[in-house]
Amino acid sequence: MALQHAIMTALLEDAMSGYELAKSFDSSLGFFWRASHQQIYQELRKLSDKKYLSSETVPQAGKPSKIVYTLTASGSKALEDWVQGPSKLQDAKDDLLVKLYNLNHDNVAHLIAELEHRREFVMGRLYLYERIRRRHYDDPKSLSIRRKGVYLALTAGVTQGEQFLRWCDDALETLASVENQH
Amino acid sequence: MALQHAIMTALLEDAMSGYELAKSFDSSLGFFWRASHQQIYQELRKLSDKKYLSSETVPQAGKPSKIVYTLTASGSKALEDWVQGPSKLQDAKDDLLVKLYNLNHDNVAHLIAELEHRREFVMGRLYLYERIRRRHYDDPKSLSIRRKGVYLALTAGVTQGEQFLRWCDDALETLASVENQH
DNA sequence: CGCCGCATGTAATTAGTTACATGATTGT
DNA sequence: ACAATCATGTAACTAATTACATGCGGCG
Repeated sequence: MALQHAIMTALLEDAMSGYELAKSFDSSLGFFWRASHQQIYQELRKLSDKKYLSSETVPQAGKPSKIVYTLTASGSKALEDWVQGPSKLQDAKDDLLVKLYNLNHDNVAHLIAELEHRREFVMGRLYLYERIRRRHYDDPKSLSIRRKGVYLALTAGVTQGEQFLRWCDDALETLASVENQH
Repeated sequence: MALQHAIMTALLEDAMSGYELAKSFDSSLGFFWRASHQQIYQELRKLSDKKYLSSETVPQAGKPSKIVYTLTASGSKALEDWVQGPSKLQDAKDDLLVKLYNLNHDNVAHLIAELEHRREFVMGRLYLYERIRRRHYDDPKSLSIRRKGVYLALTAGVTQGEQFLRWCDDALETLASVENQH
């Protein structure tokens, strides 16, 4: 149900099509809520049924037409009600950390490779987000209140990523020494 | 499906009942994979059906009997296969950060309260994990290989929590100044 | 001609949440 | 008597994933 609110949140700033939403989830909001295009299209239909979104088909030159969704007044109200309501605990679900509980001589090498892979991914995302932050949120004090919120969230993501990299380097060192001992 | 592997991971060290597993998820492994008792009982049944776990009813003095589950050889094999396989991306789903995207004058106060609540929660968990780490993982170098993995995961959780607290204090300061401006 | 990016979806399945349900024992 | 902790589950529902499915336009 929260994906619906995440979608409406993304539409606060700009009206978008499902495809654009999916891409936007891969960059900005996706730091905090990942979603596949399939699920986005389904939730988009449900939100339209509830009249929280209105849609309009926009023809494009040289590209297929797209269906652009806009937040309605009642959608806006529902979103604000959700914001003012209680939050659930962040659900921690991380394969890789659970796998570390299973560390042994047979799987060290594999876990090292997986950590390195994750490190790459986090680095890439960090780079992307730092760029966004620099470009659009360079002077935090002059931002509108809403953008100050976005800035804070982005900062959370960035510092989280940086902290992961520090931990990761440490962990890789430990794992390397374990591997060398056999 | 990964909950099944998380359950088997928890049973690597000790045979446990569903109730004990649920409690253990609330403390150690739950940093990285949260689960309700209802779901645990369901997955326990599925794992038993697949013969990945064997169960034994253990009567207790002054308490109801419990059903203790033990990892079987084929369960152990399935677990190791999972560890050696590819991991999925960590799924980021955080209500609170999404809500921050909606920051405005009407909801600052509420978001401040929610952040403070989350801060309390993280502090409590941090305290708990620091204690576990100090008690059982005081000298990382002398640990068995498996416990070194657990130690690394625990460290990831702890530093992640510490990083959250730093960010949170920062964010609360920003939000307070926004609130005072009206 | 085949692949990639744009654009939209449905169907089937699995995972996870919420609500409901029971019953024993210990402490106040 | 009542609440709390221990202990185990079922049923109904919602959310999320995986697999499948289609079609246009541009580029090499």
